[in-house]
Amino acid sequence: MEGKKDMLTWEQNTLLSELTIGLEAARKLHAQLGGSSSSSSSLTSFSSPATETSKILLKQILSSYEKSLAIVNWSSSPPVQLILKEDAVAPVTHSGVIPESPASINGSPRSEEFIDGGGSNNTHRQDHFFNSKKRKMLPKWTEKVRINPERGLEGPHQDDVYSWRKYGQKDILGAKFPRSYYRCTHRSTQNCWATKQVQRSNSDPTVFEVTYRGAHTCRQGSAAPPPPASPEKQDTITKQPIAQTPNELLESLKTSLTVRTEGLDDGEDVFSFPNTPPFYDYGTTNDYFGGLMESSPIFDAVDWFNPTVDINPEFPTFLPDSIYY
DNA sequence: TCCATTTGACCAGC
DNA sequence: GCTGGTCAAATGGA
Repeated sequence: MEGKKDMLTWEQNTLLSELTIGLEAARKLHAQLGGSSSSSSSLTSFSSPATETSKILLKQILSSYEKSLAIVNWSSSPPVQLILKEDAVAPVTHSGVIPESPASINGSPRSEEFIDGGGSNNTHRQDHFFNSKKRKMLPKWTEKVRINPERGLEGPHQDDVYSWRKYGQKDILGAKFPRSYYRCTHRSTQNCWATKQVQRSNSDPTVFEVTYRGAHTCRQGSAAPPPPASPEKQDTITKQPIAQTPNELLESLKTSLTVRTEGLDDGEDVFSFPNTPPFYDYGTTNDYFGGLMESSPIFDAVDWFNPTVDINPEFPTFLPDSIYY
């Protein structure tokens, strides 16, 4: 552990330290607020006092910190032992800590990925790599998102500011609803291999389990240049490495990780990562959902997760629920 | 024309 | 052989 940490750059060490400090502080604050660690409680109770808002925001802060740490850990070569500890203060709603950490696959999976590419932009070679079981070694976490007819999407959803493209849908054994598969729109242009799966819960059709796999290496969000009108025409440009090294990812994280906690009580101060400013326009989709919920209880709300829907920079209407690795 | 979605087929792991 | 995950051709919308 120490040895590994010594091999990190100063920036990585500093970032890890800062993230850890922030995480611990948030956890302590969460504990002082008497934060609940039960995901079900957060799903089923929606009281609205300011303290509840604070708890909710804190949960979101915690989950964001932990995911950021997970990303840093994953992008580190060699990876750092994740600092998250389930027994450290109040656990949020995790069920584990990245069991599929790439720590077991010769350090950086991505280094192997791109070495394997041999400098070629051949998608099939990369596909070949990622078709292997090593693809499963990418960091994975799951978020539960609840759709409330009145309040819209609830649950951590900050990752979905990214552009996703649906590439498959499949009926899963024992699941009432099909699972949808999404990959990053910029896979071909920016070698971003992040994917996500959306599975509607059997027990509660208003709950969706969104499983993310792999960290985004593409440039999206505020710091990102506008996507090319035609990816094909951008081939020569996108061959340049774009935030693919751990350092670049760390740099990106450093610029994006800003937490404002003052004024939590009034509920107006927004916690956000500037890199992930927009959120879905739940106001619009609420109506859509509400109407469908009343008319058809079995509408395919998975499509509702299509990130191509309008986004709204306003405060998100969702509430953090659970993230588990 | 470009891009996203759909959907049947294919492949790897178990 | 079954299942989950992905590919890629077909299709449709902007």
